[in-house]
This record gives sequence, C-alpha cells and structure tokens, in this order.
Amino acid sequence: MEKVYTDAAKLLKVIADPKRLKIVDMLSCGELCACRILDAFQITQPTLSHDMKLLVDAGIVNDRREGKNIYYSLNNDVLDQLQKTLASIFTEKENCICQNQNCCAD
Amino acid sequence: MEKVYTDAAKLLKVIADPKRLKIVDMLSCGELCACRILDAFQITQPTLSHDMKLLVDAGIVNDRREGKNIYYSLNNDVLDQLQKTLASIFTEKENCICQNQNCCAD
DNA sequence: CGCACAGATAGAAGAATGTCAATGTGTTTT
DNA sequence: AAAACACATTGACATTCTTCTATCTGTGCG
Repeated sequence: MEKVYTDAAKLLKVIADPKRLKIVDMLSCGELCACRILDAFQITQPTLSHDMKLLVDAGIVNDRREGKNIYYSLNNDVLDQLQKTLASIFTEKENCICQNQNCCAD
Repeated sequence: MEKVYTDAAKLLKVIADPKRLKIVDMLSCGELCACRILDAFQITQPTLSHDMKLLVDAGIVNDRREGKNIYYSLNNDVLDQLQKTLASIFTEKENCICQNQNCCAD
C-alpha cells in the first residue's frame, strides 16, 4: 500500500478514540501534566499512561519531565501535516487512477 | 464522553485504515463501482464489501445500484464537517477546560 | 425458467486494541 | 536513607477488528 496512506492511517488510528481526541483538544490550549489530564477522565493512571505513550510514539505529542511531573504538549507540525494530507485525500486531484475509465463496462 | 469526540472518533476509526483511505482518495475523483475499486487492491470481494459497508454506514460514502453494479461516491458534507471538527480540536480555543489552572501544584 | 454475474451476508480464526491490578522507576521530601 | 509521589511497565483478560471461505440475494439475459 502507498506510504501516504499507511502513514496517515497510523496517525488517524491514534486519534480515532474519544479519550485521545479530548486529550489533543486539551493540549491545544497549552502543555499539561499527566495528573491534570487524568483528572478529566474516569480511567486509571496506567490507562492514561498507555494512551499518552501512543500519542508520543506517533509524534503527535511531546513529553518533558519537570521534577516529578511529565508535561505533554502538541506537536503542531504533525497535526498540520495530517490536515493537509486529509484535505488532499478528500479533494479531487488532477491525476487520479480512476479518471477516464469506465467501470466494468468494457 | 462528550458527543463531539465520540462522533469524530467514529468517523476517524473508519478512515484510519490504509485501504479505506485509498478508497476515499479514489472516490474523490468521482463515483466508482465496487468492481473497479476491487481491481486496485489485493483483497477478496467480501473484504471490500465489508470495508464499503463501514464507509457507507458511517455516512462517508453513498451507494447507488445501477443494474448489477453498485456505484459508490463520497459524501463531501460529512468529510468537510470532519475536517472542521479536527481543525477545531487541533487549534487553540477561547474556552478551554485547562486554561488558567496550575497543574497538580496546589 | 435457469444460468451467470455483481455484490452482500454469515461464520470463523487470528490479530490488534482497551483496560485493569500489580509492580517498577525516577524524583523530591523528610 | 526511607518514605511519598508521579508516572511507566508488565501481564492478563475481554473486546473489537480484519480477513478469509462458503453461501445467499438481487439483476439481467437467453
């Protein structure tokens, strides 16, 4: 499968979850530590830690330790690029593999 | 969980797959029948049928029968709305639940 | 009608995901 | 040093997803 699709799908898989979408939404206002994010959910600490690892490993979120806390922030470059990729996929392009071809009606 | 997140996550789950992303990309150039989409992949016909059902059930794709063929096309309204929702989630907002709060440092 | 074709549905097996309790690691405080 | 705190990791279990083979449904044709 073409890399553009597999790369975008990996990012989408990570944010295709209500919790993680909400986390991204929270982080869009600035960095937050894990404990504050945890306060907003009805999940255990290991579950949040697992979700944050997915976001960090995907490159969507950066992490930074300050004393006992880990602070998370958005990587806007990755999200901006994802939006551009989606726009390109959703919108008609010039060179389309399906153009000028009749379906099954040879 | 807030409806905006669960609704967006449902759509994202459906397109968070390289095959289905490519299908959306193909359909962005206009409607196609199942048999032509199938030609572009190394999957069996039931697998494609299952993927198309996910896309149709999510409202991302419309289907239409013409004789023996089913023609699929994008529902651009749904995709446009999804892009707007993502932009709103990724971008800083005025009323943020995390604003003006210190983290864990009371 | 009987057959061929396009696509959907059913059922099953394996892979991936979500979540938790228990425990480990790094940091600060006493 | 010992305890407390914040977070990560491990291992287990249940759920969901992916994909297949086999079969069914709807349509057009001779």
